Amino acid sequence: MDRGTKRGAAGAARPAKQAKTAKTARGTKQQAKPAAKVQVESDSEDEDELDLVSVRDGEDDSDAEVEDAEEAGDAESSENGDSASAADPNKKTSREQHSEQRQLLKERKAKRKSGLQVEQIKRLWEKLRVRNPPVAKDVRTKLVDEIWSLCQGLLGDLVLKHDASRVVQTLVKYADRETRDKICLELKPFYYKLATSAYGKYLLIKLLHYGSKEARANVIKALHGKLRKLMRHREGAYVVEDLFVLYSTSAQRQSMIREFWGAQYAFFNTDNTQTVVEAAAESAEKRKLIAQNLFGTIQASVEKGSTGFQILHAAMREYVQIFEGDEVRAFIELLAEQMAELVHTPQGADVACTLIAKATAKERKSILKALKPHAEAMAKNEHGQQVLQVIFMTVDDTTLVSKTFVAEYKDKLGIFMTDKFARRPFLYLLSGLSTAFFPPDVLKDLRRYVELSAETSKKPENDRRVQNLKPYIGEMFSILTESPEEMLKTSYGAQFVVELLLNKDVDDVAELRAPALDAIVGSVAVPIEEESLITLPHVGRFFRTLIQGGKWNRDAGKVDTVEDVELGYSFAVRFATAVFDMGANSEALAQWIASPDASFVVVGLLDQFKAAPKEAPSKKFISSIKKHAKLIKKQGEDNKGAKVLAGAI
DNA sequence: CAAACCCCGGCTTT
DNA sequence: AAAGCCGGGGTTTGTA
Repeated sequence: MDRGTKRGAAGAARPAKQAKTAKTARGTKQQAKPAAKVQVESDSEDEDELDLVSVRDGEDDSDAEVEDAEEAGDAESSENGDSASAADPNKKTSREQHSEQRQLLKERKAKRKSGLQVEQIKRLWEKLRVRNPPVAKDVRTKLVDEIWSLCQGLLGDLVLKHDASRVVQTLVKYADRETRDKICLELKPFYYKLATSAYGKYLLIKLLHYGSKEARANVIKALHGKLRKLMRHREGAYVVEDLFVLYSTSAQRQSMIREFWGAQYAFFNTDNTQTVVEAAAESAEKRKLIAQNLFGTIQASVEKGSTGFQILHAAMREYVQIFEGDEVRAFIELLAEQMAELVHTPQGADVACTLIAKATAKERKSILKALKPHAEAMAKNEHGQQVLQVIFMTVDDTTLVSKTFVAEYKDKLGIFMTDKFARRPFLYLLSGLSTAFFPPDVLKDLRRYVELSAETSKKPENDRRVQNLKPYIGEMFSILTESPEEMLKTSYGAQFVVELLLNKDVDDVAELRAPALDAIVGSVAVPIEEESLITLPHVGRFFRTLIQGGKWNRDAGKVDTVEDVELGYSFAVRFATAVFDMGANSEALAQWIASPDASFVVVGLLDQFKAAPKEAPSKKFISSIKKHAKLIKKQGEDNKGAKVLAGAI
């Protein structure tokens, strides 16, 4: 879905075929998608565009130009005629001239290999390809059959030519399975040729797209052993990337990458479940060889401008598992400026994190500089987000980190705090590597990066975290105070606000807490007839936590109370005063008791007030809640909070 | 924190 | 090609 729309947009933005290819290579920075993919999905666009380009059937350019003039037809005839007659009035008329040329052309075409069939096939194809109005199904089938019967045996001659290749593309698209299989079979010897052909590559992609599993496996087999060469090929690289991203199984992908290790690993006589680390561990020579081969392929592609290719990210990921010494320095040098091209794919992000961890202070500086223009996209991206977190976790120069990112992020924090991905690095800044937000495997990765950084990161992790938090936390409080509803209405936001309020790392924000708490309380203290935010389950939970004075700890069987953050009892007073006027507003209290979501908030309040029975507010609240004993008792099974209340009063 | 729940993508089937 | 099933991952929920 997501990919689809992006691809569509990318396609629309690229008017001409060659432009498409080139532009993707150099990289729309955020989403480098191979051009070939665009082709498959936006067929009509593709074909229409192609009509604008020179339609060449011949072997050389001059031939093609004659055809162009010819096929352009009457539109240009007057001009041609004028110039001709001006030069020599005795010459034949334009019309005669043209018909003569047409005749010549026909003859020339007929002389070519299977020329007559090609002409016939193209005529049929013109009928098949029309979209408006769409060709009726039965007519289409008939045309496909006819074209196929003419093509049979000729495919190898057709597919490397510009327009004839498109005929076969259309054929593949509309043919039934059986015919497709036959086409694949006949083209099998040409797969490599297709992959390296400017026109043929689109057909190959179509075969991958519409072909059977076996057909795909065959393509992989045909290209096997030639991948390193293909990656350096202008057309071939796109085919390989598409094959890797869209049309191969994970086992096939693995074997494709193994090919980059070196020729001797390309074929199946070796153990193909072996990881790169295992292969490198066999001997120093083997490691060196694999490293050199991987680096060679990566370097060539990066210098060609294909840094965004996912297959390359996968290769890099293997390389960073085995590189050492000077290789590390050289690799960082190669990629520092292009780091932004890596951070949005899973493997690329892993490479980026590894490199940042291993980089020296100076190298980190150039990496951060390269990431700065993409700071926002990185933070919001599923994978990029982790790279930002690793920067927070490993870069000792926190002044540099802040200089790089604060200006970019300050205005975006409101969005980040509620964003599925962008919130994560900032949750880390607030509360460290809490298991509540970081699943075990993510934690494992993060710890791995920190270990890799041991050589170049000396500052205690917690110092780094707090220093990185400081420039943001004041703004976070301001945003919360200004628009508490915005923060609380999503569960992501509410979770974030809990961490923000419980944080005690930065002293300067102490005076920002009270106004924020007032704003939060105010956001649910609405007139009876209005729907309060409290009816959202996660908001009830949120207030329960604040009233308890901390998060519930299941293991300890109690609340992990956090002191000096104006939560717990003092928050209960603040809350009950604002919302119920300490219970004097009987109607509101009754409403909350009767709500399955809000009744737990009342439970929390009661717990706090019962724990401090001598205080005046407690007496007031407890007595008002007792007045609702009857209401509490009559709540149904679904109101579990009311059940607890019944046992507590 | 763990169990229940929900949503999505990939794969199989017709 | 469309529909339905399955598994994995992520989110919500429970109310100590």
